[in-house]
Amino acid sequence: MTNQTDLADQLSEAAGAAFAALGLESSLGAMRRSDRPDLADFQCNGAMAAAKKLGRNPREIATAIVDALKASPLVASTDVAGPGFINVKVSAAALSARAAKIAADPRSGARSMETPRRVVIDFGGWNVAKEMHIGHLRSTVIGDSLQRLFRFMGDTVTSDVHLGDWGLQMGQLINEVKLEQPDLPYFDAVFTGPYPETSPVTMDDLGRLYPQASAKSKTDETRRDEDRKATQELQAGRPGYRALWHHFCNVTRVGLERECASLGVNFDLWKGESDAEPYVPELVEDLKARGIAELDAGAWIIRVARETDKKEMPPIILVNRDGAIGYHGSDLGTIVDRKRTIAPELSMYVVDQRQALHFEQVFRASDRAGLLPEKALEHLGFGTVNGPDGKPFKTREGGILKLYELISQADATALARMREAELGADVSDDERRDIAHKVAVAAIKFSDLSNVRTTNYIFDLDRFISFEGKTGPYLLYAAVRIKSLARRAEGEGVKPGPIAIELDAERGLVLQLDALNDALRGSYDKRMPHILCDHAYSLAQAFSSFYTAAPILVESDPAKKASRLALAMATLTQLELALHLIGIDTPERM
RNA sequence: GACUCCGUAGCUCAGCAGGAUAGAGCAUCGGUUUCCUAAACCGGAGGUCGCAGGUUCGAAUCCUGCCGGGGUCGCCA
Repeated sequence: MTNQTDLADQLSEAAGAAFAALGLESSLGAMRRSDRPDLADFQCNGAMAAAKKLGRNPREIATAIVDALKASPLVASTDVAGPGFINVKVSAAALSARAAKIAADPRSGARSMETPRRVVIDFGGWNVAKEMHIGHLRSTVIGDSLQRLFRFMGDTVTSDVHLGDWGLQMGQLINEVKLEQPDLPYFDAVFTGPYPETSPVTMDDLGRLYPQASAKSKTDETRRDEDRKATQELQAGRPGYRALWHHFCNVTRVGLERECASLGVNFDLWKGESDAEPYVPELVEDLKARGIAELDAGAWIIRVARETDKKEMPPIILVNRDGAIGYHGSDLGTIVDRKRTIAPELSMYVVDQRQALHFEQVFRASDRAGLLPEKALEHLGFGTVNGPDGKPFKTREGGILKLYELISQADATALARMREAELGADVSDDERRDIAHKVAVAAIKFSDLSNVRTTNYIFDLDRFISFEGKTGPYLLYAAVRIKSLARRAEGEGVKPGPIAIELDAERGLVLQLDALNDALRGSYDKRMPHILCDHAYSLAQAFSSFYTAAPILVESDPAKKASRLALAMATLTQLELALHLIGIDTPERM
């Protein structure tokens, strides 16, 4: 695979050579997309940086660079502006050449990383017995986008759903079921099996029992002690509890798989906290032996505070005073598991920002214990989804909006919109439903992902499933129009040809196509899908302008027709690529 | 209390490894369809970037303080 250079790279090289010729660092020649598109395509601010260092006049240096750049075939015009900005307009020839390369490349001109890494993405956040709701959307959608992006950039990614299936909530549930159905064999300590194959509880039961159990555990100390005991017994292997726990997990997983299928999200591993269990006893013994784990108030802890800390850094609880493994311990066990089975160079945890402290503790402990180094572990926190009042989102009835309810509302809105526009009259019911679902998922994913990952955001259902403006459906619409165009072109026997850039709208489109690498790198380096969302949106906008300004099939000049068709097809490839990387599927029509 | 994130147009948000006139979308006002999907396009109006200092030739962006909001702070996850 050859990595292409984009226009910014090419210009930076030319400007860098000019700086070097003056005896200055070539890195000063870095060119970037202009902040003033009315004045230039690209700009370089290096002359001002150089002038500051050398105590020279920035305009003087800039003028020398500009004189050198004028000779470059890449450059149509260049000048010095203001205090020493170097502005460049790219030549039509350079744009045409770049467009041809992008058009011919299945990766749409995207580079990949030179040294691929083994990467783990942990989606931790879903819990057994909890149905997916609006709050679970973020880790799913962000994590999925990142796994697609990292794979595309060349890394070897292993994604793990990493269910919360091993903590106190399991003991709470076991006791709650026991209260309702005390005669079940799972609670009989002398029962020798076999246990029933069908679950005594449904997902709806779990959804009802879990909040009840949790509330009791919070207020009633006796009950809480019982829950802890049950948790410890479960973890120690009490057969009845294990059997019942398996039912909880299976029942929950069916529901989660349904939502994942609906959203088009896949995982390599459906592991959970419980899968760390086999690694924990050995780890605990080892840490005790090495003095890293210390006994404190009946619990085994690992101190992770440092002298340089500005804030309090509590120790992690490896084993609590009941002998049970909590969240910290199972996360460390999971790190051991991954180190042995995957040996990741980078592990990313896509989990609510509120758990930042927890991950800092675990990462430090991992480092101290000599498991994976702290710098190879990253917590990618995300903000909470709030309602218009700034508090965690609730439905109008005050309840929590379940994910499948959100999806079906969006599906219905999309179907209604199609009917309104009298679209899809010629397609089957099944296809119409499929299209509506794709539009709905695009709306949901795009509105979530286009927010900056780390900040909280306000969830407004109407805006979330609105199909106008900066939304997923806008992007789909642009792609679908190109697909429709392609079908017509094929019917008329029109073929793409050499690309020649003439109109402003064509220039704008090619410059936008060329910006893909910046967006990919930004999104990848910062682990921020919204950068890619912005690129996809800008691309769709640039295409829409082009599509309005430059007639294609009705154009009489066959060369122009072929050139514009080629440009449109190159746009489709890149748009679908960008959409794919944010987890959005494009329908053939809508 | 400590630490942390946030405060940008009427609303929802970008921009923040300093740079030229602070950008989108929605809402609002006006225009575009005998022609490739109007879920579209073109244009107008709308902001002392929370406040006050500081660093700099230059600050929404960096530093300090203050005000306002969210979050976290050992046996829940």
